[in-house]
Amino acid sequence: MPELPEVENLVVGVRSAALGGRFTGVEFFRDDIREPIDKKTITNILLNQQVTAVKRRGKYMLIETKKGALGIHLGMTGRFIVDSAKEASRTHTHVVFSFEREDGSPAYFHFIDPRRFGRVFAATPHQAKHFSHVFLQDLGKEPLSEDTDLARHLFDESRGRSAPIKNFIMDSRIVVGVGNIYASESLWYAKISPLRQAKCLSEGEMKRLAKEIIRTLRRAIRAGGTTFRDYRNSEDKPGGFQVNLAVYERAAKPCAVCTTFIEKIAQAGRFTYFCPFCQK
DNA sequence: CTTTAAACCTGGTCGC
DNA sequence: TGCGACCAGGTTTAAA
Repeated sequence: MPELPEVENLVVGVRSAALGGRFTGVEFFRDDIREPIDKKTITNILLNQQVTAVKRRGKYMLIETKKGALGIHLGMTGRFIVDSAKEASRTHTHVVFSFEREDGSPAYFHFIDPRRFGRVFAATPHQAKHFSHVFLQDLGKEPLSEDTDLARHLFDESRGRSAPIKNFIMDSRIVVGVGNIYASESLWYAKISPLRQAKCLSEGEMKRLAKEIIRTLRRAIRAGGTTFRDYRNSEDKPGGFQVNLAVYERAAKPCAVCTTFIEKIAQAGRFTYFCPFCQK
């Protein structure tokens, strides 16, 4: 699935298409995704309503009207595509939103998700404003927000935590948006071993890590996100960041800094890639 | 409380 | 070509 940069990219695309326009119809093809889709409430919130905002919180996208918000999470394989045609006739299209742009031209938003780990849900205006919906209420800090002192936050929250630092930065209750790719990437740039216990990192090391998380996410956003397999932006195009990956899916290939072979290990059921020489 | 493992689901790839 | 094993960008739940 998309991590923060991919969702940010998607949100920008959807915002430019949807802001100021209005929903003219919603068609559901199946509702048995991760959580059953509340068709009635979603239709009520969207139908004939103008879009007032398109926002991101962690890996969630919120499309707001004055009656509430449509929440979208792409899970591992989800796509949300803005199309000028209604009929995409894909096997895994679960919802199609018909739309009239601000300039009056038609558009169709397709929610597609083969594995059905994604989410499509309704939020009240209050929940959307305060990110207090049950799916959003326990989310941690936004790493790229100006209000976030990420180094301070990570250091404070990590005291007493014996979990590996890699899993710690992937914990969305601590910090949102860092998934399996960018966790490995950020740790390589910060020259910190993914195996270290979170509580053992010094303030200086955490500062370095926070800086590299922010840099890695920003670079990925600029490149349009990373596509390994499934991710597509709102125009159904893959992202361009994979050419820049330092360690992810580079097992047994040389480290760009020291030429030591990149190692691949399992941590909490996910693979981690790192340089055993550079990362201490 | 923390940490791990399994579960949810489909499809692509790799080895035989 | 076919088949089974294993893997996948996430999150939650149950279990230890």
